[in-house]
Amino acid sequence: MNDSIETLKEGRKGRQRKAQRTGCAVEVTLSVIGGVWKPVILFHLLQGKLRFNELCKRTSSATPRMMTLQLRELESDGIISRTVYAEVPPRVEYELTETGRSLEPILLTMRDWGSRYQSQ
Amino acid sequence: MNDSIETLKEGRKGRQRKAQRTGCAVEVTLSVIGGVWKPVILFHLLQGKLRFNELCKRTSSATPRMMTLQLRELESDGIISRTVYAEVPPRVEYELTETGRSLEPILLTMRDWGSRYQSQ
DNA sequence: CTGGATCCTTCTTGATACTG
DNA sequence: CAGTATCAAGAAGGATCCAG
Repeated sequence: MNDSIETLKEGRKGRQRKAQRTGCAVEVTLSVIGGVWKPVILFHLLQGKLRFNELCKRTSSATPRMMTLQLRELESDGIISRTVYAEVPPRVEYELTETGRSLEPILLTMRDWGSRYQSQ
Repeated sequence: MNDSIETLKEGRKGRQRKAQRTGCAVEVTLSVIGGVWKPVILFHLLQGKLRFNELCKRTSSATPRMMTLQLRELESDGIISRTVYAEVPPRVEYELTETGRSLEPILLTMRDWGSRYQSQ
């Protein structure tokens, strides 16, 4: 009927695909923030820019490897920006872009729903 | 720092865990609707009850196996209800529960964001 | 500190065939 | 129709070591 899930799955790593001849825009959103890590990362970035290690700690102690992979994808989707400071020791800060901040309603709604669900 | 992602991951199949001593309720939500299939399934169910095969077709031609797995998890989380009609041929209908319908804001916001993102 | 590169194990998913 | 069972392939994730 459509190939949007294929697009979606490839989107989780094989980026750059457009297709989406589906009518279900939900799948588009999932292709960008889908997965278990990204929404959490983005949620923490709502508070402001954060450094790499800080993000690792806040995201349930994600391993550097996973964090790097997720951040790269988010960056290539234009959701976050990456700023490298030429210092010693190195410092890299991640920040939401304009597009990234537009996800705020989704993330906040998810947080609120989670709170309510948790307390039954 | 916390084990919420562990909880979250187990939540994707090993259900029944509470823990969540994190402050990030987003992870709670993700433990329920996380993954690539569930939000799409739920989105389609917003329109009303649907039969098994109908759901398969609408969710990017998901295989029966995947659909069964996802539906079972959603059911055990109290998000959807499953009604079996004693007929020939068999008919099973899935429907959002009260809790499930409370996800509507999230799903609609995701759809809207996807539309906007798609058109840049 | 911020990752890149590998290796290796586990989980997830698809394909296929079969049943009530 | 609405699943279930099984097998095999592939992807995802953890651990570890190394580098600018």
